[in-house]
Amino acid sequence: MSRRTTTVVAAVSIGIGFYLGRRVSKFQHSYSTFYDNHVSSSSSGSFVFPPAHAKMSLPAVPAISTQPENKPLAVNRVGEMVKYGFPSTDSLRSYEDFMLSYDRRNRTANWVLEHLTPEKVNKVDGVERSKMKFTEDQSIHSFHRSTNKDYQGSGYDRGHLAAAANHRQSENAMNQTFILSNVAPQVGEGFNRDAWNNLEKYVRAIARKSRNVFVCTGPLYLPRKEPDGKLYVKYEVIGANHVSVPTHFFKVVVIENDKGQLELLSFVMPNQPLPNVKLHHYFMPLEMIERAAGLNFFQNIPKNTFKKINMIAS
DNA sequence: TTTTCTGT
Repeated sequence: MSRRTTTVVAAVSIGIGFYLGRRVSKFQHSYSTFYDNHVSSSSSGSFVFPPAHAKMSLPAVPAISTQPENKPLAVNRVGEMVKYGFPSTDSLRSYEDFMLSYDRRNRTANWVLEHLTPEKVNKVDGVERSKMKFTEDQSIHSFHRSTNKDYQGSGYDRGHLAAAANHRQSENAMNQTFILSNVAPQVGEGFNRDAWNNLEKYVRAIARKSRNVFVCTGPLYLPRKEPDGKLYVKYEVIGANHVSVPTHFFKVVVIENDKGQLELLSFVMPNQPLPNVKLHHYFMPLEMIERAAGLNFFQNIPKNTFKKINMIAS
């Protein structure tokens, strides 16, 4: 490499570093902005969450058995997974070891829900990721389904929502995480293969030392302020089926610890290359995620029963 | 280790 090339590479690297640092601080800014009940600040370009001034009143949640279109879900894990409530009830799909709500317009999930135990995240001989292939979800109408071709050459990874390594107890369970309904376009380097992967590994580490862990994961499409001062939701779509590229992803984790107490962790990460910072930088109050996503998580748990909320275990 | 893509 010539000296000139080296200089250019160094300059670009510094530029990227500065850019990333700025992106994170902007994200943090939108967090505090929201806290102060100001939807938008003077800084244009920040992603914002919906305002918190609307008074919160929870609608009555019908018991699952009274849902009109509810049929007995012939999957043994479903009862366990929905013990604390569905985030929403549209286009539900249940698989051997996770369930999801599908978003036909965006060609990806609204959310996926997993129940983890120490056994489920332990390695089992013969269950290997390398044998698995991403497949279309045949249960979704082809108009609303994403395909491998949509992702090909897009520059985005096929990022699992329910992670493959969370479902190691059978080949079928892991295989089902490769169904494209459980996948969303994620930035590869710096996100899916790095910061987001670190979050998934952290959740598995918690699962290994807890009685039960419930994880809900999904995409967000957050508005940001454009130069005209108005808020717009802007996101890329990829492939012939226009699969939406989320601006952010959330992960909500309910932990039943070894003493049987409940703890809550809730994260939001921007779908961008992220610097190597501690996970607690991505804590987001649950209510902000609920408003932005149009979901309500774990409604059967009164919020005051959590022993810890967004505290990283030491 | 786990997350993937691209080019062979």
